[in-house]
Amino acid sequence: MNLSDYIEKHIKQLLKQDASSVVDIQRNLLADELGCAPSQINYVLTTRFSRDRGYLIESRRGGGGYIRIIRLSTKPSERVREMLSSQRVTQAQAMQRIAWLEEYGWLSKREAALMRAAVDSSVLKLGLPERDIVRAHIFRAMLTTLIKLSGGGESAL
Amino acid sequence: MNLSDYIEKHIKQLLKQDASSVVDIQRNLLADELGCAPSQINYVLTTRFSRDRGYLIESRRGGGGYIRIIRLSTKPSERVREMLSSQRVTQAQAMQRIAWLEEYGWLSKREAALMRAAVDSSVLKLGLPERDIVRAHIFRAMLTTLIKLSGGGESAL
DNA sequence: TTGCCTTTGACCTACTTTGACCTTCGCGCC
DNA sequence: GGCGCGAAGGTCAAAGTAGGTCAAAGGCAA
Repeated sequence: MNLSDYIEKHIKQLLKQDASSVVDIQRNLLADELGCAPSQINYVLTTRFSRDRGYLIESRRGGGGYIRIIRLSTKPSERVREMLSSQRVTQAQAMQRIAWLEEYGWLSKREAALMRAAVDSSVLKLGLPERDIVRAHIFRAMLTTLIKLSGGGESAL
Repeated sequence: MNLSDYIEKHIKQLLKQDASSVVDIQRNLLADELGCAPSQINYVLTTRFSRDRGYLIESRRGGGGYIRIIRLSTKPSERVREMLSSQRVTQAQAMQRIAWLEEYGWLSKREAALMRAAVDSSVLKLGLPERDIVRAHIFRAMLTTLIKLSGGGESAL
């Protein structure tokens, strides 16, 4: 077993010990403990604890910094995973997706309206293809947030 | 938790104890109590008790000097108008504004999280000053949307 | 051999903490 | 009243802490 696999196992162990499926680690400390380069932790996090594997990562720099690993109780549905992977999103696509999310009860009316506002072309005053790329980023970030917030629940987004 | 977070908590505690939402502190005394450099108090005040978060700071030097922390009461319309007029918005400003809106009950936790996601610098992968301009557009669009939706209600945002 | 995954290290960005030096104010003394 | 001193608070830059990124090098299997 290579280092990355070992680190993965270690983190999963920590997650198992925690009832809330949230674990905070200190990157340099952990790297030291496991005898690897700090950036290796990032590598493991991006390859093994990605969004579409059902994990979310948050972090903070500076004094008192940390990396927080959150395990979602359910993996996102096929449709959502598809949405998460788009590199570009047109205005029309975004509107369809928001409508879908709203229809299935993942978004309240207000939340849907907020999302529409954030990805509207008249708001994102940028040229193409930049606009569709930024829209994709915004949409993904918002969707990820929804997933995280409903992560405590059971029914899969 | 780092020192700054602790000081923030401490001050909020003091504010909670005071019905009028005003607290006077003595910088050196507090610094001594909390075991930190006096200027650290200023750091916390500027980063956590800014105007964008709904606080006002007054102070006086010399003998009998003090720092007064005032939590602004709900008089949203004016501040919201102010927010709507910004041509540029930094990440820090946006976060503070969202915190304020949430604290005063204009945003649910989910809505606040969605807004944060949409204006995050790591999401808006653009250079400056473009990033702050786009953020201002997005923020304004979302806020405008909220206002429209609560337009039917009574307590106007 | 070639391509993919892993590992490392140099350099970057963000947030915090501290200390040296500055300004303002009240007070007592002439 | 003017002066000077000590008591506060203000500012700012430097140092400290911690995580992020990226490209190059390494290793292994098809």
